[in-house]
Amino acid sequence: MLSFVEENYLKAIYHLSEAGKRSVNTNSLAEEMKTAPASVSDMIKRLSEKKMVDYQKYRGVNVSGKGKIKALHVIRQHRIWKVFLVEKLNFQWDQLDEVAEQLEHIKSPLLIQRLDEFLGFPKFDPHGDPIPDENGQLIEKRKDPITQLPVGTAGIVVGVNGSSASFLKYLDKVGISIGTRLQIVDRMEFDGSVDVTIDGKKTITISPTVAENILLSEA
Amino acid sequence: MLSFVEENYLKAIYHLSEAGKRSVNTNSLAEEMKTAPASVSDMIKRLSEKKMVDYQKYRGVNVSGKGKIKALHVIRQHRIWKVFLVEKLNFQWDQLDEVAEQLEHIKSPLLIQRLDEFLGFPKFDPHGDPIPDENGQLIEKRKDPITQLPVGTAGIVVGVNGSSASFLKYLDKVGISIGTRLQIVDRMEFDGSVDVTIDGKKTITISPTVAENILLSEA
DNA sequence: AATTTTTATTAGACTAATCTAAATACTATA
DNA sequence: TATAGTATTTAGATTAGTCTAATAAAAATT
Repeated sequence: MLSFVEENYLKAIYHLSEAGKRSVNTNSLAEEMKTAPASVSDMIKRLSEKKMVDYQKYRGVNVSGKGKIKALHVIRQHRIWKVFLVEKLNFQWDQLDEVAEQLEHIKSPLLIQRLDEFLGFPKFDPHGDPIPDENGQLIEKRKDPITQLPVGTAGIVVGVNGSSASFLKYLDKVGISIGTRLQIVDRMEFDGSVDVTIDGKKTITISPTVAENILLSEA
Repeated sequence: MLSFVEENYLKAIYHLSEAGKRSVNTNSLAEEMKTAPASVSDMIKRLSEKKMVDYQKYRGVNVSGKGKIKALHVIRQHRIWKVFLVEKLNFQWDQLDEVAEQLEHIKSPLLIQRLDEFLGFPKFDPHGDPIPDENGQLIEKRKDPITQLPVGTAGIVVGVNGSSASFLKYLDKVGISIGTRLQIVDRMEFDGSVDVTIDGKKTITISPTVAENILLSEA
């Protein structure tokens, strides 16, 4: 049985390694966990003894097979709770993570199974990130930033890059959220600004920075 | 900010003192917390420094004003989560406590406020225990065990004493739960067994022990 | 009232998770 | 390739929460 803290380290290692592809160095993990590099070394040693990570001194760390499953398990719970918070309790995007980071550590397979069922077995969380299944399988969905799609393309907003509170608030204000249908109607040559029609109703202009951070699925 | 463990001690002290009426001795608290008496002494000292309990060496301990509010806060969250688990996720009575004891410690006023609203501001949990309001106010409801009510009385099941898994399972099996309407139709002189009609449909005989542990409200 | 029994507290040690400061290994550059 | 610089690990200390064993206080019993 892992502690909350160990689960959080595992999740951070998994994320920073881009789903286990590369190995993570101590300093970036320390920054992510808001802790001292020395603490990271200590913790990695413990996780290594528990066979949750692959680790060689001075060589960085990565999740092991067991560790990856555990990490995906926590991520699954995190994302399912987010769906609940948004769909049932009307949480705003910027209020989600603080609470979901507590709820994700509740240990009860029955709870998460029933919650999943109650929510209709969602496949994506409110930020458009896919929800791993009970076995840790991830169904990746193609997602492209608006900047990389040609004029004329229509799609559903399935996610955003980054999650700064101010960005999420901006999206809320202009009426863009997960599930919103957008059509790219024009792109200015000079700066890359894009005109998009929101749900077929109003058309607004978004900056290239915003366009880069809104992900559309090819629907 | 109190830790999970501190919150659990506070809750236990509150319960054992019968809502702050008498003071609690170290051994019973140790038993309740499944820990050594020495650990209890240590913890009480800490809680006392934080002004959450009133404590004099060798004289027992009790919740302070601050501590009582904190305890009721945790109890409120516990009971609201139980309502959620039963009403939305179809949990059985005997699966409730393990999960609710984790969920009760989630720190988010917004979460519990929204959850309360989502559930329609319930006043009682699935065991019939009253839910304190945000200020820690408890609306106590008269509850009498079946053994203490005369033949002919009808009422709603609003609670049960004790919560052994086997007892709760028995109740489930015979079709008794919170909200069930019972009428006392007969009481055997020789052993105190009671015949009760369940929701006006079938009549069953229950043992005096069972009768003593089912609480009816005078509805 | 003195003594025994019970109950409660302290003393000292242990683990998990953290820290700062010091030491060590790796990397890059001259 | 020697050295300067950066990244990482170890050493040693700290805090929360726990334990066992020893001590002290209170309660009960003779």
